[in-house]
Amino acid sequence: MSEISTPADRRQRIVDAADELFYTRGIGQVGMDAVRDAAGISLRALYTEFPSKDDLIVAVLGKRHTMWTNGVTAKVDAIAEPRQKLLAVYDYLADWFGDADFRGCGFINAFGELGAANAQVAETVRAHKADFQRYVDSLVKDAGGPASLGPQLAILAEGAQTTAAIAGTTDAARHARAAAESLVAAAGI
Amino acid sequence: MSEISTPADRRQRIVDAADELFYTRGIGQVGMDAVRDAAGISLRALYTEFPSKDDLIVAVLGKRHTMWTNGVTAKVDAIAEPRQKLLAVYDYLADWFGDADFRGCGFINAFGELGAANAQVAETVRAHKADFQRYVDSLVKDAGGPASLGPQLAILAEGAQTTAAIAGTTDAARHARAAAESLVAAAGI
DNA sequence: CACTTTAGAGAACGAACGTTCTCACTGTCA
DNA sequence: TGACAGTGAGAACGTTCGTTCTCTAAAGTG
Repeated sequence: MSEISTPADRRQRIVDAADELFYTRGIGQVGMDAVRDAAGISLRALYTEFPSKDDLIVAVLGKRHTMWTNGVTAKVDAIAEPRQKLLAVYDYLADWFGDADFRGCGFINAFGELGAANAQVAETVRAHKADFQRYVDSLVKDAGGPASLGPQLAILAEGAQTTAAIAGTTDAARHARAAAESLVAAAGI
Repeated sequence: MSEISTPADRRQRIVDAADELFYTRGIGQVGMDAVRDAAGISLRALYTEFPSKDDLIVAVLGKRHTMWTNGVTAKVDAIAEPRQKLLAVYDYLADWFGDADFRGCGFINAFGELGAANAQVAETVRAHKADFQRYVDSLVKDAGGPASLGPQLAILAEGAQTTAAIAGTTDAARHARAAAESLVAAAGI
């Protein structure tokens, strides 16, 4: 019954703490000291797990990718009808936008802040968005929709995220869903 | 025929130089020294025009707002038919995405980087997006479309900007335009 | 010509930050 | 027990950055 955490636990705790700080304040506004304090570890342990802040940033984006993927997938999987699965994506967004600390897409934020200065961040963000695009494309295909529909639905999701973040309201999820319904209907599925 | 610039010229030169640096590198990655060098002035003159970096940031966003507004308006005004005016917005985006140094919407980038830390930046970004939304709403109204169409078209424009920036291609403008055509058609205008 | 004002060039300052180092302490194993 | 590896706490280091200050020379003014 030791209270000493395993290395994996510790790593996770660091990533969780850094994620919250990076997301709510912006990456550049968070020093490694703040991450240390929030994770409740020593600076030495922090640098043992992540040799540089860049490594930590990439790990945080990796966690965000997993959470996003799991969240969207869960919402979509709960629906049976292929056409409704497409719209479930926007229901996930609506839930998310309602979070008290919602501040937009962490990937878009990271890209805007560091994309030009940090190639690894830029590539991680690109990979995340490409993955989501492939996922939407697969849902469209399953629903029997045309390939052109996938990018349109993904653009709606992206736009909803930035709009909701900046406006500070959840309306964008509703509007994006309504638009998606029109596009799906227009595609004849 | 003095070569000495007027105060207004100097101010503009500073804003132009800072805008390019902020946009291409990210605001936090640009020091006041770099702005001084790029503008070809003294640090004293820089701080005389803008007492703090925050003031300069807000001025840069103001310039971006003017350029965006002028660019969109010019593209829309060149079209006569109200329904086609709605789609001209995406043609403007297509032109812009083709710029060699395109790196997404400067407002979205600034919001992601500084929105949580700098209330003035957050408010400036919000005002810019709200202004664009009102503009789109007015175009929709002129075209006889339903009020619900405005937010949908704006979300497409937002999504196209982030998608184009991250993917590094101009495809998003085409996809957003196609989606907009569907939505306009579905609205019966 | 003196005297004041202004402005350029850049050194300097103080804070913040990423990263490393020191030191004391704890547990381990011979 | 005693040498030793590992770790926490945080001081320290080197750099960057926003901002201010100094010094100097030029320009305006009586």
